[in-house]
Amino acid sequence: MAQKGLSSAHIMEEAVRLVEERGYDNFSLRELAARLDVRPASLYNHIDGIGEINKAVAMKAADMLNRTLTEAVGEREGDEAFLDAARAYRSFADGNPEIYKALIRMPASENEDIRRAAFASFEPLRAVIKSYGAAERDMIHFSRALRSAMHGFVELTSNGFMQRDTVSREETYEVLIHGYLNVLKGISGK
Amino acid sequence: MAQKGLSSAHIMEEAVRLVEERGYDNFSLRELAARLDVRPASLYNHIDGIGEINKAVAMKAADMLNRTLTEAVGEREGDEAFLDAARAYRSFADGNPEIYKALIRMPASENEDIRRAAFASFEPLRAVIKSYGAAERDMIHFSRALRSAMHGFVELTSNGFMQRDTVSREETYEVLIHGYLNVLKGISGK
DNA sequence: TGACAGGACTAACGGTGTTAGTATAAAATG
DNA sequence: CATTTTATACTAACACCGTTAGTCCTGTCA
Repeated sequence: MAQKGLSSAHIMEEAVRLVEERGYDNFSLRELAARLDVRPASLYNHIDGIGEINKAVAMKAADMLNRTLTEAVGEREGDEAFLDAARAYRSFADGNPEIYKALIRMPASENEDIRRAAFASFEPLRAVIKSYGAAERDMIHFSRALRSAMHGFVELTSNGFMQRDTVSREETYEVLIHGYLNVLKGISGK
Repeated sequence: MAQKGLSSAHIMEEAVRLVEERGYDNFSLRELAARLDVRPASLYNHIDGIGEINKAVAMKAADMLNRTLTEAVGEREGDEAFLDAARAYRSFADGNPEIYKALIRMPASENEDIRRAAFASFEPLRAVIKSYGAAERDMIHFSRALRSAMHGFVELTSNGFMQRDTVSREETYEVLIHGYLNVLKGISGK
């Protein structure tokens, strides 16, 4: 029994599925191995350890986010492109909460690949922002602030915060992104 | 050996210290027990399990955040109170990252105590916002958006994101909170 | 055909939270 | 004061976790 067609790519693929299914915090190498019909130790012939899997899932998340934003923007520019991309960001994070978590939790601090991928994942939205023509410094501040707000909103709501008031969270998100759109128009001289 | 003066409160106290010291993700009951000079199993005479500890740490975090914001605001109202509170929020999260993490990670979804405590922790800043006199609905949206942005900024930066551009993150945070202040003035008719 | 290398295996280590059962000291009751 | 009860510590064990060392089989290549 010395061949099962196992490969690093195949492992990562199944890992992504397992993370989303069982949750980022409940993911285990043992369960992953079981799914691949293999003993846990056998995984180590193809990967270095669980850290490599976490990184791969995070990279996959960045790629998925990038595609989501790209598709939301399409060939467009302007307000509707901006708003749709912002909605798509939230929709992606809400629809794939565990994969999204994998991206956020992965400490980019010590990992240039992740840093680059995370930066790149936001690029489609950044392009829309750029097209408004604000000064670069303002654009960077704005883009960081927007990303903060969107991520913060997504994480707080998904963790059950912001539900004490009866006011709809969907409405808050709309107000939030329209607010940012106004600011964007402001810093680019309308 | 049937008495060591152990108590639930004492356990939680040491747990808070241990979480901040070793990190939220590296915290373990066994190490906590060792610190208290007790066998792990003995903890179960005073607590239900690690979940109760996580909750207690989160509650403590909410309380600390509340005190921090209260102190930052003081008896004041207006722009400086707003800005200082927003700065204090970030400073608290940056200075106590693991305790802060405990608050955010604790799923408020299934825990009314946490939901209330988290809501209350933000109250000092909410009071400052209220004093600007905007309509309640607008105020709620604004307060949620601000909280999202502050939390998102803190978490993203602490995880090593937003460091691809050379633009200072401190400056971004200042731009961010001044931006929100402008919006706040806008919705309250200056 | 024989050697080699890759990829699977078993067994084990030290870590985690948790439970069951036991002993003992303190507190409560007669 | 003596006895019973209760509280709190203990040991031992279970089931999980990631990971490593050592082994064996099998497909490939000289």
